Amino acid sequence: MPELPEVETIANGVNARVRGRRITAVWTSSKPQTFKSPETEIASTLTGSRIESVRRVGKTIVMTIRLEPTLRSAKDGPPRTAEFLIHLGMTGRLLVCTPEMPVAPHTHAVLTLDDAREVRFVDPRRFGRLSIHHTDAAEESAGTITKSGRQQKFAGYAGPGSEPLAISLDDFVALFHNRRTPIKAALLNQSLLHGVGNIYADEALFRAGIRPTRQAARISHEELKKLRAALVAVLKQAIKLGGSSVSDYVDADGVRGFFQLRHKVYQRTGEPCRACRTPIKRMTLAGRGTHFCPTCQK
DNA sequence: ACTATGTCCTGCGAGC
DNA sequence: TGCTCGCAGGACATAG
Repeated sequence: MPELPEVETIANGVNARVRGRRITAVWTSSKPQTFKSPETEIASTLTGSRIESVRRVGKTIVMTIRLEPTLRSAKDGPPRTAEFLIHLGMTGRLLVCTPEMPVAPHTHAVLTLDDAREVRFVDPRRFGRLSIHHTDAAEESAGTITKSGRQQKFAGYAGPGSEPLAISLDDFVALFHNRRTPIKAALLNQSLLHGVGNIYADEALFRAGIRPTRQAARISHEELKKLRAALVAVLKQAIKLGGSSVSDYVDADGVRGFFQLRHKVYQRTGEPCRACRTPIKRMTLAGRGTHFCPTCQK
């Protein structure tokens, strides 16, 4: 399932391949749940626009596009850009293809580029979502929340959470203050941290030596320090290896990642712990399969 | 304000 | 061998 490292890999790959290209045509399937914005809006906004950049925010791929001049409204200042948001859900793929490549089943959107290549969104399980985010001043300022007296800013689509690769230790520790939920559930909560999913939550907790069931508020400062370091390390290493291909994840060129070979607990139920040989245990926590070493994780 | 649980969706693998 | 059935999970809705 695409989490931060997988989404980062895909966004970087797509960016390198299509940045600067113009979108000449847009096709969408008619699977309504895939489209958070109306299909007609997505098609009309993207058609004729130029791709400025593709990047990752949390688990979302953000394609910034410069709008076709004819679509700009003359009166209240031209909206220069918009953002095409692609959330891959469980099984979503974003592929840069040449036109002769066969169109995969469950293809829900195809953006044709001015050099005839295509950006295709494929998603068998349809947990993915496509939408247009209009970047106007009103929405920029709307992303303000008050939390324990402090104000925090965030982009309208990004939500209130922090990027795990950018957050300071103090802010990281503060996320779990007074939180009675299990630490793993807190790690998965996107309004606390962006981009951590089931694989990297399990892997980071193993590397930090912390049981996934421990109540977040009861984890010591020292352990949280270890957890942050473990999370950063595991995410960075996974990005370096092109992500984890556990179900059907592939990058923008359809190439699999390699981090699954480095998993220490995820989907290793019954196999010996790489540190102490104790069989890895599996349980359900927060509705998710959860893997841990009963010896190494306290 | 938090927290927990159900729902969506299809492919795949376990089990008979 | 061929079939059925349960499981996989990110985000959101809803309930407590």
